[in-house]
Amino acid sequence: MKLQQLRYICEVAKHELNVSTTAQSLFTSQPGISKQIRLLEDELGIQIFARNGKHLVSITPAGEEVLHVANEILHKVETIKQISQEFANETKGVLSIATTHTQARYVLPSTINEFMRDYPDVSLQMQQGTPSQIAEMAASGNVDFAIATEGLEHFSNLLLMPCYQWNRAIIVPKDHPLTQIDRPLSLYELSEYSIVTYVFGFTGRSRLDEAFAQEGLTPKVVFTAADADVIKTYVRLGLGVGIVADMAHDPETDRDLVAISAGHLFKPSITSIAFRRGTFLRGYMYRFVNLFAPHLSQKVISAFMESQGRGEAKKIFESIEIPTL
Amino acid sequence: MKLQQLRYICEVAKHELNVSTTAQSLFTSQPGISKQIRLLEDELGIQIFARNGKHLVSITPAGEEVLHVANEILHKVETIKQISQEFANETKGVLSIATTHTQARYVLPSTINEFMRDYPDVSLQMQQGTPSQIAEMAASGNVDFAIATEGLEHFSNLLLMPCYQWNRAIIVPKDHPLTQIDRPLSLYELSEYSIVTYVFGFTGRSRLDEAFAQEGLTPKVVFTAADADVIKTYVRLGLGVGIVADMAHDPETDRDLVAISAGHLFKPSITSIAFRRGTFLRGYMYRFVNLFAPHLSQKVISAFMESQGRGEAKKIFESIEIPTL
DNA sequence: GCCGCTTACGCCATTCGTAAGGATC
DNA sequence: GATCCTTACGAATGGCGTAAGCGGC
Repeated sequence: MKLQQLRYICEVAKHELNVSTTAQSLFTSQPGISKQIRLLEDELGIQIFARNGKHLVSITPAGEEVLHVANEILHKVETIKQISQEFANETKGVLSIATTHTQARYVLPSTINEFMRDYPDVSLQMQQGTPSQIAEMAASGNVDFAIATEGLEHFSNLLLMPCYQWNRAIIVPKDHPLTQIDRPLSLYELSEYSIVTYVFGFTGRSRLDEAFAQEGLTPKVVFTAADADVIKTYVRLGLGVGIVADMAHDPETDRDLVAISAGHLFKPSITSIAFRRGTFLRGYMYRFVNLFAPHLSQKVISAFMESQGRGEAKKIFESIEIPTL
Repeated sequence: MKLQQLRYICEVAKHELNVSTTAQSLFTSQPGISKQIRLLEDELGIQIFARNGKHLVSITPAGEEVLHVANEILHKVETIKQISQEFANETKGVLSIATTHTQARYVLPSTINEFMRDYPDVSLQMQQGTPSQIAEMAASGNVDFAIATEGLEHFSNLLLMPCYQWNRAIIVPKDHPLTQIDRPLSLYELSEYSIVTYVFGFTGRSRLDEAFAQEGLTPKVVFTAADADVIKTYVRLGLGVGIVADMAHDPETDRDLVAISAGHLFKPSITSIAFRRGTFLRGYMYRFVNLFAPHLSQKVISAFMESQGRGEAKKIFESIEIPTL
């Protein structure tokens, strides 16, 4: 058994059992992969892939199990490389994170700025996507961290740590009637207006729907977008009242808009950071998380990893207050 | 990085950093190992072993971490082989267990007899040793299971499942004065006699010491042995009163001896079966455990493995009654 | 007829064993 | 001086790429 053979079967499984495209993506020849897979199957005495004639058509039950363990092995091989890099030069390396627009645009800049000052030799790679794309990237090991408010809970091989909680703000143009009201708004009043907010699955959108539903109200959502910049643009056009994460209102650049606190109307949302179970975290990765969420010290993170995110894990976070941004 | 390179560094670490003896044990040449280790170190950019001149003198901190992960990888490679064998032929394979004399001689025969009838193509290999040797063998993956009453708790990478509980019996020759007493014995009465029993660390010996200590008594232990057969031999010689596991009294072969129940004097001991964390158990392995401890069904064992032996694990066994032999 | 896997064959890289060299205890 | 690791070199193995073959869709 060779590591390459394991790599080949895993890659073929990832490429929908198409050996040719797998060969291209690995920059090698198709017969080479075919042969190695055969050799592995012969050595193990089982079929990993079921064949119809000369086509691979499915993964056998035995193959499923072997592939699962093979993926773990390859993951651990990466871990060894990470460990080596850490000891070879603890200030040099790559940090890749996947996140949503909201985090990338409004929350992460200060963290990343400070991080890059501390670690000039770490190359930072940021990917953007939908929460489920982000989660997928972290779960498959394509990125080190996923940061988002929704959609990370459903991946069983992700470890999830709460970072901060935040409330919503209502965004309107300066001359909007809502700016005249001096008391806290009610959901009913809000439901009278056309609303511009996030699309479903983004930046705590579900919390918003929950709140209206609980009051028996149906908000007039006339326009949705995946990010607050787009939402604000349409608020400026007078399309409706914007409801966004409060950190998305920038007093500097948004002077023509007024933000009205909506913390009393909607439950706060919690933004979390996630990483793949069993991953070796480099020193600067701990530092990055710590910069982003000061309560997540290396000690807390290590304790959390030890607990495997099970039972005791929840206790760790119960005893720590999650800061509000 | 190659699997062999990982194998080499792990084996060298196991052989006290002596590359020559490692080469002999692996039936290969010493320069080959040396070179592969160098190549791996060069590829990773770190030293795994610290050298003094040309001698390997210690494992570097980086090496410690790499070795740990490398061992996990090799373990998973074995897992893949096990899985393959299971699917290739579920009735054929090897089952290796390590246990103490008491289990091997008095408890396991019936289990093994039945097992070998069910699985004639499984080669059964039994090792005997002290509890700590047994635990070590299971922890390092040299055997599939360790079965013992003591000494298995201290290995963090062993998963431990209780199998049955048992009491002690007092063994005396037929004409011994104790056979005349018609009521339950007291510890005080027992402490008047010379005692022959297990050496420390064997077959629940600690329970025995505890009981005497709690009453403020000091038993006159004149002779200790690692197994009941030796103990009974010396009881026959009149050296003293034997205290052994009650299953060690065989009415057939021990007709010249009388067993007096001592369940009221000492707390029962629990015999457990242990296996290495993360090991793939073959179908017949589940069956073996089940034959040995009927309450440990495949379902229960799987649930226990899932829980990783943490928190929830204890709940599993709290809800199951452990049978008394 | 095109796509996709397999077989065949030749080249190159890697590994392994033997033998010699040098350092340490 | 004995032990032990390193370097050097030659033989054998094995992986990889190109080209041809063949079975599905």
